[in-house]
Amino acid sequence: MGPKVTSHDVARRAGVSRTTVSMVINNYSAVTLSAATRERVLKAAAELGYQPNSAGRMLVRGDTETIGLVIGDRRILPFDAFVPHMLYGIGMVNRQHGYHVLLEGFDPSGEPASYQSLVDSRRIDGLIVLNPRPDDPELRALIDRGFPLVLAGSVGKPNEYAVDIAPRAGLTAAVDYVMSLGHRRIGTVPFSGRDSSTVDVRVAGLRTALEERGLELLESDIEAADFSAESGALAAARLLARRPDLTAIFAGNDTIAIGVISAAMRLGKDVPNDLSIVGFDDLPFAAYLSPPLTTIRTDAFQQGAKAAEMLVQILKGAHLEERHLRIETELVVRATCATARS
Amino acid sequence: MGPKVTSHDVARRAGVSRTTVSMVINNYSAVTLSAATRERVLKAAAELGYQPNSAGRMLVRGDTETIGLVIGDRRILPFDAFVPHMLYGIGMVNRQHGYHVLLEGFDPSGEPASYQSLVDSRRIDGLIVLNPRPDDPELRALIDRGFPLVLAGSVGKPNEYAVDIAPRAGLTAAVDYVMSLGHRRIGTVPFSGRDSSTVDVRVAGLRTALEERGLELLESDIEAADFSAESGALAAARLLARRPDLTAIFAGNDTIAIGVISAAMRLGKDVPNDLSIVGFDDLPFAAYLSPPLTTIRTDAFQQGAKAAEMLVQILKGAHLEERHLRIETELVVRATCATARS
DNA sequence: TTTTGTTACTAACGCGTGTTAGTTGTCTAC
DNA sequence: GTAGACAACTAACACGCGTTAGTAACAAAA
Repeated sequence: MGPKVTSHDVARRAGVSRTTVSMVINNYSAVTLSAATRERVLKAAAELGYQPNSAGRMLVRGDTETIGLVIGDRRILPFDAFVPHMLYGIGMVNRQHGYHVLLEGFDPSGEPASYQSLVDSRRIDGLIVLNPRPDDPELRALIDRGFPLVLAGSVGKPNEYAVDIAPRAGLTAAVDYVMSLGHRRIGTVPFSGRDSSTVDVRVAGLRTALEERGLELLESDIEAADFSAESGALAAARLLARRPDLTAIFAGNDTIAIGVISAAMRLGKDVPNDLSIVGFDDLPFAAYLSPPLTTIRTDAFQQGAKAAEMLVQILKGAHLEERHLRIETELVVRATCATARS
Repeated sequence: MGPKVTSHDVARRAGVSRTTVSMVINNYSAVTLSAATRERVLKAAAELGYQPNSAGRMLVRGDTETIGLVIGDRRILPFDAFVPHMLYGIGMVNRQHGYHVLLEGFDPSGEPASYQSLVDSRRIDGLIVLNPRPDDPELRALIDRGFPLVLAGSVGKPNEYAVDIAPRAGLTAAVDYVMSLGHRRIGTVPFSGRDSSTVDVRVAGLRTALEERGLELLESDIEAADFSAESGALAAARLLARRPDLTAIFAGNDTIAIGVISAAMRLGKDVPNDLSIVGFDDLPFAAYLSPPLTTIRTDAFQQGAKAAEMLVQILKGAHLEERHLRIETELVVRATCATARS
């Protein structure tokens, strides 16, 4: 490990004061410096490999150039391939704006992460929360305190900043499509219930779409999974045991859809001829499954990127007229839906 | 945003000096404090919601309680479901030891991330590098400088700390198994070439296993993909166009395997009866694909967790006798391999 | 000559913390 | 009755930085 080099070292080498070094490094404009000194300082800094100490800088400036990223339910990370896309979008945008990303939310206890200490220790300037839980009091308090915070999802507060997925367009298109194939007995395997807001919105959206077309979504039509293919398979097995008459199933996401297809096949049902399946997300692998998955497309990368951009705007002090952004959805027809048998 | 509360505020409220507050907060043992004052300070701190300012603490202590996490090739994040498992393992262990995780490696330019500024700005105490590139000079320099750094993978330096996957056991078992089914013309779709060390090790392992059993792995048997299912499908299509005689294909990972299966089916080949497929990773969804994927199991969570533990040990100043840890692999037989047709 | 202004720089403060060296008061030892 | 030990605390420094207020030199104007 090289010896740590401070602005003092640079100053000595360039034959100027530490103040001058700081001004050169930060392009301080209120004071004029000669081009010669400026160049001398830059040269000395480069030669020594000077990099301003972040702690010193944070202390005096009061910000950290870092945003926190909290994952509401930690289990979602390894099991749902959706998250990495969001991470990617968030990371890209932050990088572009010079922000670092502090990844949190791995509390082994499974408790909702404690944002408070993270915020109060002033380790981050702002926060993005993935899959926020509407009933999380700490989170709601943080929003009310006005801490710069953007939700990827929603907790239903009017003063929240949020980038959410609008499932309506995709769901109504999917319901139209499935019904046009003759299906009338339609069930769903959403992902697990009370933790997250995303769930209820999707189930509610499906229910609305069905009701608008004269169908009901009964409690017996619903069997929740968590995020994994395994849980999707188990939930589908339970659902189909109870309701063998179902001819189409909407899965909560593409990973669950894999499980649902697997369960159907184990029951001797052919997909799509005995059972039609609609996924949600359109992850990159969806087109390559067997059969290729008909699914509702969202854009996780966009959701992450927009959330990050929103947060950056807030941190810059910009006034945002729209506190809520919505990512639209659309139906992608592939091969997991077929004409309903009579 | 609440007013920031400092140790000075706590001191005033408790009627003691700031020094005393600091000592109570940090359980300083070299000086004795009365139980009464200690309690008074703790009470005051709790009432004010005091949380030590991290920048002040970093500055005086010289460490950050943060480790950096760099992803060698950023594209791997959204496309390979392997990474989130590692992230999860890394996050869990770091959390347990009180470390934060700074996620880097999103440079939009696609250039290898610049660790240097991250390290020199003293923003992190240590570093974990995912999918390191053996030809990355900056990385090699950092290792030689003795910066606390653990690779998830390897760059082949004797002084590197690394947690790597040992594909040998799994690959030899898989080759034995596939050959026992009568296959002799075996190809592979590894993931992309020169970027990462993991690749070469896997291809080399496959080659060795084949040669030990009297088979060769020719250049014409190999067609690389990147991380995605799409690229797997494209590569497999190219491979099968050139070598329609192949009866078995080893995929570089499970996601690629999905693409390979898809490509085979589009060519009218039945999996497994016309073409046998072996994946790599055994991601949670592998068992639920159609057909369920025969694959070589690794443990991404373990790899991440071990790497994090190793780094924590190094940061604690512990002497490690083993600089290299290996995650063993094993064959998981499911349904994508069948007896070779004559 | 004095005033005013401009250019090019620097001394010194404060951000909030951990720790060393030191102070004050009380209690024991001979 | 003095010396020494100990308990309980605190003043003051340093960490590395950004920035405000100020200085010195010199030119132009009065």
